[in-house]
Amino acid sequence: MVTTKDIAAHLQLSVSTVGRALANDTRISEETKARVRQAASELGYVGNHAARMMRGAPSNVVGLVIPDIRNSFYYTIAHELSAIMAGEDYQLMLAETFDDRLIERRHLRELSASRAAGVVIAPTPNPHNDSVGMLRGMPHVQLLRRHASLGAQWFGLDDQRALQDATTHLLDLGHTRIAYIGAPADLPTGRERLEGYHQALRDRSVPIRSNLVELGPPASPEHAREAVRRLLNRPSPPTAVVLGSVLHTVGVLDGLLEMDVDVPSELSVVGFGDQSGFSWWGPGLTTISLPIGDVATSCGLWFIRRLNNPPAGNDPYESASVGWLVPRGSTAAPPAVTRERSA
Amino acid sequence: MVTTKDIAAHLQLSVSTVGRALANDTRISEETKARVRQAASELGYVGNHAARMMRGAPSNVVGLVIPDIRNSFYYTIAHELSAIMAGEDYQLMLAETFDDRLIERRHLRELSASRAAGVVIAPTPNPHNDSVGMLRGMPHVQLLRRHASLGAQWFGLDDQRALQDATTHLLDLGHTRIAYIGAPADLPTGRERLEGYHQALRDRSVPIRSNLVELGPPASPEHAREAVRRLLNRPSPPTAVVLGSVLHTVGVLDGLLEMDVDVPSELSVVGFGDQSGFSWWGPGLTTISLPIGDVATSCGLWFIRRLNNPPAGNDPYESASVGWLVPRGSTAAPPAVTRERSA
DNA sequence: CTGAAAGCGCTAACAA
DNA sequence: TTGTTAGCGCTTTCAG
Repeated sequence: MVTTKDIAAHLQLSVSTVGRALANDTRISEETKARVRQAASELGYVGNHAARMMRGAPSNVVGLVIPDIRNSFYYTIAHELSAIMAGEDYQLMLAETFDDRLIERRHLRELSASRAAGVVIAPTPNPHNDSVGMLRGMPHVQLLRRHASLGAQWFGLDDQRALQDATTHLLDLGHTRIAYIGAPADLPTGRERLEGYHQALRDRSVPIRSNLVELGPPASPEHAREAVRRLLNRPSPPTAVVLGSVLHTVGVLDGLLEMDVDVPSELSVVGFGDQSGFSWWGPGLTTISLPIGDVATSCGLWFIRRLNNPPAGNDPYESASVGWLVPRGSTAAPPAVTRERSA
Repeated sequence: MVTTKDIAAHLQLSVSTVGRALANDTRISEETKARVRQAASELGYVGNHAARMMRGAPSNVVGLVIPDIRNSFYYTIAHELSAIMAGEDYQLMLAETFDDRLIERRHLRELSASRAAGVVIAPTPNPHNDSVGMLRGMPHVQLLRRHASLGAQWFGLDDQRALQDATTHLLDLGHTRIAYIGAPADLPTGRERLEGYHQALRDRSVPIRSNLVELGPPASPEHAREAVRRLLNRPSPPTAVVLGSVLHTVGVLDGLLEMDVDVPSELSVVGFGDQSGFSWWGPGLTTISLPIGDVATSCGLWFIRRLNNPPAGNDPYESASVGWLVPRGSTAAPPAVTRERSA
């Protein structure tokens, strides 16, 4: 690897002159600058980040710590952040946790060891204590998911409201036996969404039946596929189901197709999030569309600004974006029989 | 930030002893090691990568340079690589190019400056000369797309065969007016796929009509949506269309739904790649399923091994994985009228 | 078993 | 306008 020293030797100059020329220092003559630049490009010189960092130069690496990049939420986020970062000369380090706190810790160690400028994180359900400690040492912001222990800077969704709106839509259509498939309550977002579902039912004085609630790992479409099967095999099955995670939505859609369930006449469905393909499914999936791209963009811009001029304090900042219902064909009034029974 | 010096001061030891203790050097007494480790953990010491690299330690960063992470091909790749890398203590640096060679060059500069251990790249149509130069200085492997100038290490698909099989499937059903929507031939994969389409037609002595071919940017579903509209508005429209890129497939599916085309009775469709949602579309999309995950895994494993024990030479290595046709409902024999006309 | 010192590539303070 | 020198945090001789 060619260094400033090599260029200096090549040009019979001192390393400092070369360094200054490359940094475009005013004290260096235009002529020397030209010669240095020429030599640098000829020899294929590329500055050494590690060395610069040792001199106190700020890192330009931002870590993105997420559960799984294959989830449409997260690849959308990765894309938006990557675009913003690139524009500001930051690099994105991708770190998938698969919701394993030990993997999460390993990634944070790595980021800490490379003195990353900052970290954008969608934390695992229960981050390790070490992780909390390391994040204290790095500027960071939470995305979608949040944990009180990880600080008060967060960009995400109004999860409660999303599920509340979804459930209310079904109530408005006359459903009362509404099932919920989503993430468990140990996940902050899982708790919020479940609460939204409950709140909507309470608001209409519809009894909450715990046997209509199926919770499972948010990264597992399989769980949702089995869950919907179980629900429909119950003695008194639900007339509608509302979903609380993208991958669960995918699983349910696959499951319903497999079981040949007629939607919406046999069952109404409201999905979570909107991604390519949801509109193609059966009669079109009614779903809560969520502005993930916008959340990521706001988060990225806010974070960059913070990195570029670090604030004195560490003021809390929270932003919850709201989704909206996209009505398509998968929801309708419940079948008459059931309506009578529940009446 | 706490350094080995801090630990040394804290423990009244020399930096070298601390360094050795942390490196688990045999010459250090177990007792001292314990004390050092204790102090390190108490003070929250995290080793400094930059400093280590200056001492010649190898980087553990691998760059992943791809057009757009939102493409299912690329997020699948990112996921597989990330999983493999994490297991081997490498970190993945995500770099999106949007098929812009200047952005690509910037990313490679960055990776070069941070002395990345290696680069996995799906190059832009026409990489900059600087990019070629920088890649020469870093271990690298090409993924999916390939460019002779970037070396002879490549993992990808048998693109020609994929399109040949897709087209042949339609020919077998009796179609002769088969349109193709795909990427332009300046993209290596685009050329291969177009060639596969041509080859299939030639094999059956079906004339190649250039007005049934619509080429456009592979990252643009919009292009494909418009392209299929144009094709169907032709005086003698095609009876079938075969796609040459995932995003074009998405665009065409949206377009056909919008135009309310009856598939397969009015038009047969063969997609490219298989992703969540393709099976939901209309009668189910017949498509060429491609083992992207496997390609990425092989590539990752091969590359890691190469990074861990660098080979003397730079032997060429190429691997082309083959896809397979997944027949679903979107393909059938052409309507009788057209069959007569073309006979 | 432990310490002192040098040096990786770069920048910045200090000289000239 | 250019050169000399020191030092960032760490590992690694070379000495004790």
